[in-house]
Amino acid sequence: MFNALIKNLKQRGALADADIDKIISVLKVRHIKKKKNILSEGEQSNFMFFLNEGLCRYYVIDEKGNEQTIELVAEHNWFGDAKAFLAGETARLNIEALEDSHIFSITHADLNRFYDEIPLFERMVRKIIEQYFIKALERIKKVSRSSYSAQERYKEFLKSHPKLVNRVPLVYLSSYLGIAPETLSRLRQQFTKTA
Amino acid sequence: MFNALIKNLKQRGALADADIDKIISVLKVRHIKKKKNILSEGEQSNFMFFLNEGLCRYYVIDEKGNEQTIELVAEHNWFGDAKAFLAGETARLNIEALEDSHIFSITHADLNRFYDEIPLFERMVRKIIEQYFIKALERIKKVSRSSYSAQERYKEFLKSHPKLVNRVPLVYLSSYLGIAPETLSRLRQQFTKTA
DNA sequence: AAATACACTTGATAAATGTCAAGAAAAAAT
DNA sequence: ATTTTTTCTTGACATTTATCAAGTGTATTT
Repeated sequence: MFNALIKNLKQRGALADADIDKIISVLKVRHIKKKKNILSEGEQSNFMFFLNEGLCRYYVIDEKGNEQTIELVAEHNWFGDAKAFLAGETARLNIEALEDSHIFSITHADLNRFYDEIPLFERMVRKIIEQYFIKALERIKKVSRSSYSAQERYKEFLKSHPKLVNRVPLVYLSSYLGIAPETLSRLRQQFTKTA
Repeated sequence: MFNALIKNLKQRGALADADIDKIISVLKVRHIKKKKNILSEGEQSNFMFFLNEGLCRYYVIDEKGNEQTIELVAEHNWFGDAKAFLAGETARLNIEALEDSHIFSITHADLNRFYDEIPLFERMVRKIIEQYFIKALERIKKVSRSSYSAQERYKEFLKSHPKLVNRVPLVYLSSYLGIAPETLSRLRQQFTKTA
């Protein structure tokens, strides 16, 4: 059940097996049905999640009442409302399963306890955060080029997430790319013609 | 000379004065003239910087040869090409001083040494990275709403960076916001009329 | 299998913003 | 102080993309 996570942890740092067992023992397991929220705005959110299986999206609801998809997360990634988690605030975003999903969660309290008890764990987490930070910076690099056309943004997504393109429903992908669903539909048509 | 940085470090964690001295003793000080690059694409970049005084921007050059401003950094912030720094790669972005600037730099080697020698320092850096990560996520939240109009993006910037609006030249600000300089100019005109 | 709901496509039109070009204002250099 | 350079503004026009509306196709439910 925890194979993917264990592999993930072992790749990232030289934790003792006993420490890994310790960490895994505190995890809560949840199954989320497609279209259900894993986390909703306003909820207390003192945990981070590991997506063992499935696919999900982050979204916020803007002033006009529209859902804006701001992030897509595929299996074997950590996710959650990092800001709410770290600041002890309630969630400012919603996380919805786009496929039936299988997740593990760890609380803030447990995480802090492990920082004290397992120094190598704190180092590992620091490195994990560094990597996620870099990912975020890369995303900014791309999105901030919003002078880029809709086509260029879609192409870029195709290149960097080839496997997600067909898993993420068009409405959410268009929202993620910041374009109208109709526009994305037309772009796709163009592409299949050319290719 | 290091007052701002010392204050910054003390706010972030309970480091011993001796440790702070140790950290400061390895810093290199540089003065950068306005319009000069602090870091250029392709350069080795095994240091991070603390901006003691001044203002700078990150930019990349796209396929069309246009500069795209992707980040703005004001004084008393850490900055650098985090990806290149952490992965030991050469820089993929340029950092230019928009005002005469005054910076300190720390090498990757020194940082890693301090992680081992000063456990509280590693914890502090973890927290700093967490904060910068959250900042990056908030930026994504905003920019990914690029379905938002140019006006809305400018308003948002006004609200979140009121002090920068008049320090950053229009061309760079427009590039940062992902809109044409002419469009930004017209937006400003509208705003001054209304207000 | 039929009915219903949901997701995507297509067309017509409008609105927003980019592009090009020229001129005004401000800043920097002499 | 004058000249030169740089930055910003303004106008006209083209292009992209959003919006609205209707229809088609695909899943899901009964």
